[in-house]
Amino acid sequence: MIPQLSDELLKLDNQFCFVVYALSRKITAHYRPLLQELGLTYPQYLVMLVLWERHGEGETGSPIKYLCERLMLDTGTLTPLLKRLEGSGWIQRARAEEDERSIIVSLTQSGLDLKEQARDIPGKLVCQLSLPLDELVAVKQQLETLLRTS
Amino acid sequence: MIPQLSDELLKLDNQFCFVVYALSRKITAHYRPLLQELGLTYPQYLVMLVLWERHGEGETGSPIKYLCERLMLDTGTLTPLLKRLEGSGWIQRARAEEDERSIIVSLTQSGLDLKEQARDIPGKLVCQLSLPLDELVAVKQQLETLLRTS
DNA sequence: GTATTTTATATTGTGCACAATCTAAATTTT
DNA sequence: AAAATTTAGATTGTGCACAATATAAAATAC
Repeated sequence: MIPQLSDELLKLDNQFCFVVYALSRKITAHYRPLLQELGLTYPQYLVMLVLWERHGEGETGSPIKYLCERLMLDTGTLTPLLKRLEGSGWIQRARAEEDERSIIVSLTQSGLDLKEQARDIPGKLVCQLSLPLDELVAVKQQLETLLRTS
Repeated sequence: MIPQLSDELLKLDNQFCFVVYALSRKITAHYRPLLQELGLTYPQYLVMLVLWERHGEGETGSPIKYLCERLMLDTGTLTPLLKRLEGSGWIQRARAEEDERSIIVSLTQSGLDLKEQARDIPGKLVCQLSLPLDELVAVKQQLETLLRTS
C-alpha cells in the first residue's frame, strides 16, 4: 500500500471545516450560561440582536423574510424559534397590512428592556477568547470574506 | 439617548461568533451534495474520517469515548449517530472484552471501501473556498489556537 | 379580468447538539 | 469482601438546521 496525499487530506486535523464547526460549538457553549440568565438560546439571541439594532435605526418592525436573510436561516428554523420568543414575551408577530403574506416581528417593551441586561455580554465573551483583539478582528475579516464569496 | 459603545458591540456584524457560526453552516452546506452521494451527513463523515485515520494507523477499533473526545461531541449526539452508521452498514459496534462498559466501533468492509469514494471530497471542497490555500492554512491555525485555549 | 406564476410563511420529517438522568460495570475505600 | 465512588454509554427531552411540501396572498401574463 503506497501512502497517498489524499490520505493526508482525509485526516481530521487537516480539515478546515472541522475547526470552524468545533469552534462554533465551543463559542456558543461560552455564551450558554450568560444567555441562560436572560432566558435565551444563542440563535434566539441573534434574532434579538437584529431586532435591537433595527429598533435603534428607527425600524420598529422586521419581516420574517428580512430576519431569514440577515441570519442566513430559513423559515423552517425561524418560524418555531420566533413562536418561542413570542411565548417568552420578548416579541410580537403580526401580519403586514400592505401585504397579508408577510409577518412583521416587533419588540415588546420587555424585549426592548432585555437589551440592557445583554449589554455586558459581548465584553464578557471577548475576555474568554484567548486571542488579542486585533488578531481577532483580522481573523474575523478573513472569515467574512469566505462567508461572502464562497 | 446617548449612543453607547455597547450598542455597537451588540450589532450583528460586530459579532465574531456569528461569522464562525454562519460560516460553519455554509461550509457544511457545500459538503452536503458531495456527501449525499455517499449517503453520509457531515457529522457522520467526521466520524468516518476518524475511523479511516485510525485504520491507517493499525487501530481497527475505537471506543465511543475516544470518538467523543476527538470530535468534541457527547454520547447524546454520538450514540444515535453511530446507530445510524451501523444501520447503513459502514460500521459495527461491539462491547470491549476487557471492559464491558466500553463499546468498540470498527469499520465494516463497506465502510473501509467508502474511503475510496471520499478521496476527492477535500480537493473539491477547497476549490469552492475562495481563499488562497496559504491564507486558509494561516486562518486555520489561528482558529485552532482559539479552539485549544479558549 | 381570469389564469399562471411568484412570493412569504407554515408544516412535516430527519438528524444533529446538548443538558439531565439512568444503568451497569469497574474501581476504590474502608 | 462489602460499600461507596467513578466511569462508559444509553435514554429522554428541548431546540435548532434544513429539505420538501403546502397554502394563500400578490404580482404578472395573457
